Amino acid sequence: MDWTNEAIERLRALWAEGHSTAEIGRRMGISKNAVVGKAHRLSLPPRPSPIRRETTGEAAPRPQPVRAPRPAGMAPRLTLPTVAPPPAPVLTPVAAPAPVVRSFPRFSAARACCWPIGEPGQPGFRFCSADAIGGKPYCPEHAAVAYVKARDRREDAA
DNA sequence: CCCTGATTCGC
DNA sequence: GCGAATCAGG
Repeated sequence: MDWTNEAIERLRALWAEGHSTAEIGRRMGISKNAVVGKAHRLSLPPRPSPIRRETTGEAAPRPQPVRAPRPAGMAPRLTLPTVAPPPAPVLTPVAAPAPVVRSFPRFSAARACCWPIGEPGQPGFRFCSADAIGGKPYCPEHAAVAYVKARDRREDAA
């Protein structure tokens, strides 16, 4: 590859536009290695790399998969698909203790609404237990509030 | 197996 | 300086 000023500029432009190295390579008719190599040499702003490579073949001291304590206020897991967390503090984002499903009677009421009522751990806490519908874990009323679009709860991370 | 980007190293 | 080979994660 003849790295003329034009070529370099083009590389810079495409790189800045956020194309993948392979894509840039395709557009310029060179390999992605050439692209990434040159980009690296030019000290172009690195993309978020999918990996973390060992700097040298030297000691990779990572035998301890230490679980860094997540900053307070940061949601831990919330892998719920489109389900909005119920109002009850059962799904408190910070601690995320045993989810609602636990401690719910698995027999006798296979389709009872498991919407939490009251404060977990406090006397009187119970689940709705009305008839759940459509394979959902909630009764119609609670399903209505549980399965909300869940589009909010974003952009607060920044 | 496809993708990604990063680093290495012979040229 | 160059970039294929290789690595390493998704």
